Amino acid sequence: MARTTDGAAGARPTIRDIARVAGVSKASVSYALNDLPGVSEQTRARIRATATELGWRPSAAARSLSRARAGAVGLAVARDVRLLEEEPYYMRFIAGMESVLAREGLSLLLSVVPDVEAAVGVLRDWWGERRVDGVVLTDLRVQDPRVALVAELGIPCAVPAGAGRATSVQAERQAFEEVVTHLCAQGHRRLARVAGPREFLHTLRRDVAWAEVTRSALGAPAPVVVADYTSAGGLAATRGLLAGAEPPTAVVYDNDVMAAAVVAEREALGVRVPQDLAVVAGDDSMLCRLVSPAISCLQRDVVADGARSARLLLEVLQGRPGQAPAGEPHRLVVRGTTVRAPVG
Amino acid sequence: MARTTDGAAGARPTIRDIARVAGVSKASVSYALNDLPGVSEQTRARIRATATELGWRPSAAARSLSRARAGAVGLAVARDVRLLEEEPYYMRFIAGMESVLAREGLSLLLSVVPDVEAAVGVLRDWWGERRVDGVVLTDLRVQDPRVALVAELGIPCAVPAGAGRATSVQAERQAFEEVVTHLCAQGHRRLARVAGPREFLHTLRRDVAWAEVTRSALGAPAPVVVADYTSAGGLAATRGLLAGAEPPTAVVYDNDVMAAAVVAEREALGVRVPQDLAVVAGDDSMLCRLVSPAISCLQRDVVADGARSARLLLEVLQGRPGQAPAGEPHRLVVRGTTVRAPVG
DNA sequence: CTGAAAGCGCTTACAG
DNA sequence: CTGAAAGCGCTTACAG
Repeated sequence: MARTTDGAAGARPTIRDIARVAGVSKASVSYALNDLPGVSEQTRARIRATATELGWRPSAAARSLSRARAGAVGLAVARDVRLLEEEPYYMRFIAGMESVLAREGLSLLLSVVPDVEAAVGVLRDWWGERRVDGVVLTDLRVQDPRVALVAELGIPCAVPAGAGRATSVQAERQAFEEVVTHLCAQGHRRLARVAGPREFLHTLRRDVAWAEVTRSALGAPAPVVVADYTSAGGLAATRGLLAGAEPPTAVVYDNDVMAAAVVAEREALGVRVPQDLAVVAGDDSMLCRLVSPAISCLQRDVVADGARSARLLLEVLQGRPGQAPAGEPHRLVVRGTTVRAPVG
Repeated sequence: MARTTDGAAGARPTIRDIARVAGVSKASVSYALNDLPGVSEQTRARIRATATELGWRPSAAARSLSRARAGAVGLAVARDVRLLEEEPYYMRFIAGMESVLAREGLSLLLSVVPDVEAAVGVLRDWWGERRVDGVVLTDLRVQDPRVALVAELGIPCAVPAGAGRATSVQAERQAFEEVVTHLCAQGHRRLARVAGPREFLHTLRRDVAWAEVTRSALGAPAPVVVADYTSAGGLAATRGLLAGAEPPTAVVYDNDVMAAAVVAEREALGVRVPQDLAVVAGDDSMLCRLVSPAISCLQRDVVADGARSARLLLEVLQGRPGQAPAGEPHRLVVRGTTVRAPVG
């Protein structure tokens, strides 16, 4: 069917070639191929057929230049590589984004840099050269310079509800309620939380939610100690808690890595899990399932979060400054670290 | 300093604006800003200053159109999302790529799709619309349709030595030699390997290397069973091995997930680790460090692999069809699953 | 060393 | 419904 002799030369066909072969003007080709009015159905069909026959594909550069749109969005991940190793989160988030972007013919630019300052540089470059039409921001920090930059330059931007752990206080509250209810039902009264760094906005949101939920359930806010998401940090924080006057019988960790480290090192810490210490992780992952006992955790659909973020950005790009949809709540998955009898 | 009144209007400055302000032609601006001969040092300095003052940045689209280069490279990851969760590999690889690409002003397009067929579609789109100048291919399959496509369309492409586990036989041999020597020194004579799917090229390379190394060390090639990289698959394969007439005393797994699952489920499998069964993982990760005992493994610098791949692609783009550099060999890290006495 | 001009491959008013 | 023309923001021979 296709006349391969044309393409074989290596030269890409342009709308000019299509116009010549179909015997119409370039403008008509453009209208026809973009489904715009201005060409008869008959002509449109002939042009389409010719385009297919020649193997034509629009030039992203030409289209971008004349439409003044990049046809791409960016995701600048700001996180130390060493922490990334422990975060299988992003690839799934990206897979979710892609499922939405692909339908719109948008590409995804990805940048992985160690810190927020570097991310600001990346955003500046991307936007300055108009390589992207908008960006998705995750893992927001307190006083995040990316937020300031995006506002200053007017970069279309989506900060998803569920992405980068930036859920709303409401969602955090709901999640903690599930956790605390479950722990209290197991007879626990002395709870504690090992939090992530306070530089993250979501840590602060969780602080609020945790205080509210534990005060309401136990009469007073349960203690919180800050750690850094690493296994070493999680262990140190836990040691501190256990050395206190009234050591907790149940600890909730802001991520999976810290929780898994504690379960793995329970002997060194001098506790039995779950008999002496119940453990809950803020994320789910292989880690939670592989250590023994397996770790009870808050679970959510990261792929769906990515898709939702992309959709949100699309709405912003179309001028509808979309409300961040609430996002599905985290679900508590009960495993061996919070109940005596084996579960599941 | 900068006259913000210009930029505040929102209109991006172009070389036309610079030419007007600096009192020269557009061509001179282009020469000056691209460090090409054809302008006096004095003029060049003035033009540079003007560009900075106006906050000019080149338009990626315009540059791409006139230079006929996209200014971007692509990485199309072909892997099921569920497996991705278990693979913290890619983000680090990407961080490595970026460190090289950023210096050249190249962007990275990322696509995460479930299988090779979808990846072929992505590559076709990227190349058809000239969104990328070249691509990096990882996780090569046997008869990989991406390889065929890349050859057919002439897409510049780099398949890194160490990336996506696509190391050369030589590197695999060296790695297995380290492992087998270590295990033999511990008194093991009955070894086995739980391999990844045979659809991956690197699995076949490992098959060759494994057979050679074990034959040389033990007189006959040690057995291999194929699994699918998942914890369930790894467990099933191990159960099969242990039920055999001469069960192995040491098993080498092609990835970390399978090894970790076996260590985590050692009681259910009815073995003590390392007394009854020594375990070695083909990848390192948090998983290997968190289970107990910690898993001996082959370790390598994934970030460096990513950087090397990007460098290789750059050479291909510059017409020097660069040899894939050998890549650093894997290092054996000895932990608790292969020695009785606690290590490190 | 410098400038006027054509071109990259599209889109989009504007006349017919 | 259709076509000639200008424009998007750069690059690059080609004359001066």
